[in-house]
Amino acid sequence: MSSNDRLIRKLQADTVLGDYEIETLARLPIRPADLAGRQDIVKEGDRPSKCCLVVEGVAIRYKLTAHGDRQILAVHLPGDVPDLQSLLLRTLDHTLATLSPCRVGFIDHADLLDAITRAPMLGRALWRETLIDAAIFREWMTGLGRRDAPERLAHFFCEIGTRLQAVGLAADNGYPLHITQQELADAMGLTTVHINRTLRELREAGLVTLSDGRVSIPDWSGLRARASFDPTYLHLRSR
Amino acid sequence: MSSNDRLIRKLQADTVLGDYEIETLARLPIRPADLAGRQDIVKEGDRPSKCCLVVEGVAIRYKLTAHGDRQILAVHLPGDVPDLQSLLLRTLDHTLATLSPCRVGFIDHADLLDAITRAPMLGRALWRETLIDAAIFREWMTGLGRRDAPERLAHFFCEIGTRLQAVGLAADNGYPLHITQQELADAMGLTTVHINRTLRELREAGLVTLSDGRVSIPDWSGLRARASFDPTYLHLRSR
DNA sequence: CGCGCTATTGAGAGAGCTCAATGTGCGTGG
DNA sequence: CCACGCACATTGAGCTCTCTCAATAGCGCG
Repeated sequence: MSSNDRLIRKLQADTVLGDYEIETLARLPIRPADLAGRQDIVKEGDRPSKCCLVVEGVAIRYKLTAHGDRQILAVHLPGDVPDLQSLLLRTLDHTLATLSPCRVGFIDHADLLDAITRAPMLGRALWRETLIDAAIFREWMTGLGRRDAPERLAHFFCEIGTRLQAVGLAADNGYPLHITQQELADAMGLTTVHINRTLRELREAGLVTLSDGRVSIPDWSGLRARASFDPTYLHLRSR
Repeated sequence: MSSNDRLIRKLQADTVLGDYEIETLARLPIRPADLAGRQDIVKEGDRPSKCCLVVEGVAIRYKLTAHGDRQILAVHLPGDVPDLQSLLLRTLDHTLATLSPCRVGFIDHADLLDAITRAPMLGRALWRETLIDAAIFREWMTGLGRRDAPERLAHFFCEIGTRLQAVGLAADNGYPLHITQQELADAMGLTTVHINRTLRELREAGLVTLSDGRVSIPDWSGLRARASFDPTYLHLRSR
């Protein structure tokens, strides 16, 4: 699938696009690049002049505290534009990095601004993407503040599965996800050791298994129940 | 200060506005209303047809978990439009409520959409507001996941002070904030009891005092240091 | 074949939680 | 004007979830 098609497909998971907007997107210049895993793309403090579309693979955004602890803020799947906000916010307040090896596409701010000037409804669709991004932050905040480790982790696996399904990249019984327990810990606000034990707990309960870069979900409804997962916050078009 | 002026002033704290955008904002129909404290304005699941501008007072947004715990997601000060996202996201994924008694201004989605159609740069300024909103969420996530209670609380007091200063509502030595320890606990992802003890710790260290609805900061630089506070994420125009 | 990264497990420690009692200020009804 | 109820703040004591420290094991790669 081309970079442009990946973006079109993702936007269509969230919003109804008109022919003109689709056409504009199809013509948008996107420069492809292949990146290794665990590698920073743009760093906190940078002032990028382009956005980065995830075409294949998984990207993350994170912050470091003054004490050197890391908090992973978001996980980005194919079709996402993790740093879309850099279009209007000059300096980056966090770092964007690859998790797995990624194929990405760079889109110049100038081209994107030009596109949304010519197709204002496309601008709204992109604005909407950033609003969904924020909705996901809110859900994560709720988890970080008020959910215990098993629920938080179960919720995470539900969310990623649901988002992958929305772009056609998840099977019914699981999905690929090359994430280490250290990274899971940094995303959940926990430690590796505790992630390990919590993962075991969920596995022994027959809800999820993470191994060899694959999340297996033998019991979706059990997992959803364990997480009290309600996908409304993802603001997907169907479901 | 009128509702429109309050909004203009806030947007100018974040973005340079042109005369035409200011003019458009000044003409925007805003219906004022006075609301009591601790009262929901719009609830999770609602599909509002208007946005709510905070003119005076403090508003919050929160979510409830399946177990009935509350997480406060954001604190909104005069000039903020806490539910601006409802312009593009049909159903609300959280609740908006007053904290203190508030004067608010309701702006119909139709009027706002009309304004940003006529003044696309105003649309970008509003988009930018929602992006800053998201940047604050990211900072809070970092705190919830990776900062201990004293640092998290100190960071909160720094943020609110800085944001109030940006709209000219804070003195050098503190600011008014009618928030209970229960609400602070729900914002910090902690319990009331622990907030109480942490507040005492910060008070005894001579950094902040919260009493009678007022935050007193005898030692700003000490507080900032305790919190490792860096205001970059607020994306304010000056500073 | 040895280093480095990741996963796993045990044991002890601690930050933050729960439960519960007490204090304090304020508004309301008698 | 006083008594009472109620919301909020404060403090103690014990508990638990999660952390820290540390050791072991598996695996890929130079």
